[in-house]
Amino acid sequence: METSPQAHTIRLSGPLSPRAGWQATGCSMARALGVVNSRSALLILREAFYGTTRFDHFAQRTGISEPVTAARLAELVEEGLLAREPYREPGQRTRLAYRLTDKGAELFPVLVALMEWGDRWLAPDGAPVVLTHRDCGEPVHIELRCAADHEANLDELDLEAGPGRPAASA
Amino acid sequence: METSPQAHTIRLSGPLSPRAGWQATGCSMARALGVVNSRSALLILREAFYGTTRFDHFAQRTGISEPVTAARLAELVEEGLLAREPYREPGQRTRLAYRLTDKGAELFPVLVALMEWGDRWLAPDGAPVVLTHRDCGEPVHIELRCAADHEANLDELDLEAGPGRPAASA
DNA sequence: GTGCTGGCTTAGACTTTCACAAGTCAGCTA
DNA sequence: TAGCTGACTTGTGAAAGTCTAAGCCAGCAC
Repeated sequence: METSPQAHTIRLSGPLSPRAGWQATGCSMARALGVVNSRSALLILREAFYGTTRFDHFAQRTGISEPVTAARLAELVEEGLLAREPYREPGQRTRLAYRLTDKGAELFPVLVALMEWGDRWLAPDGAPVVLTHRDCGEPVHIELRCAADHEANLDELDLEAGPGRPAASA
Repeated sequence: METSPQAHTIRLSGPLSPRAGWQATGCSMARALGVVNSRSALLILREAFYGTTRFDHFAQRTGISEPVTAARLAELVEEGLLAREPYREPGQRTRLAYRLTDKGAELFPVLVALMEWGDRWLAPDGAPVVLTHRDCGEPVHIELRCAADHEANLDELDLEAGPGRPAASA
């Protein structure tokens, strides 16, 4: 019946309880996966955060083949995560750079969360690279916080209906 | 040459600068993507956080077909993200429940980060569901913080070599 | 002009991910 | 013993993601 609270789950409250009573149509996570569902897309975004802007560097540094790199860059531009920007170095012809837009840059927490999990569970020798806070030099990690600035653990969370919840999903 | 600092990138420091000088072999994010690279895996994990434990509920609530659900559940068990647990309700035969392990549960920030990004950029009517902190009722969001407890923005971050960095990657 | 280089595109093949439809199997109920 | 149900499995086929290898094109250098 799944009515008793369980470890590692969030509590469903209000119209969302019980889980059997609604469909997760329009789930934002599912939508986000529609945009960045492939390994290649996330690796290209990683490189963009590392400052890479050129086609062949993306391909080389991610280890992704050129056709896939081209297709992925085009998709990411079309979805507004990257923007093409012409530039010209002296003595060179005009070229296109790919830069993160605000929309793309805000995916950073997703990448950091994946990296952190990989560091913890898949990197027996420790993290290959670490993020630090420039001002204080301390390592950076990802956290759940509420608007009242409390750190929030998984077992302290409720899931509630939001403003965008489809009305028909009884 | 990519030597000047740019918007929406992190600063590479020490042996990691310039980017051209090293390979991202063993990247924890890439490793994590090796475990949860598919849409179906993440949707199944979402349901597990919502308290779902039974095969047919996973299939119904994620909208994933039964063959794929079966394959994905088996993979997630093999990778140690879910654990099978026999249970028996009165008058029923013994069945298997799927529950999140610690390893699986620690992927929660990844899902929340994806959800938050989807809410912001792909949900014009607002978030369909919201996470709140049970004690205070305030909405919960994901944040980057350093060990000294400062909130850290993308442009305040350095990327440094970590203990698990492969020595040969000059 | 001829060649070189960066930034792609095309062709062909293989693998993975998915859906739909149907079949299997164990054990409880009647 | 005959059916029902939950939990899968099998078969088929389409779509997506990936690779290697090769080709194309624009514009500077010569």
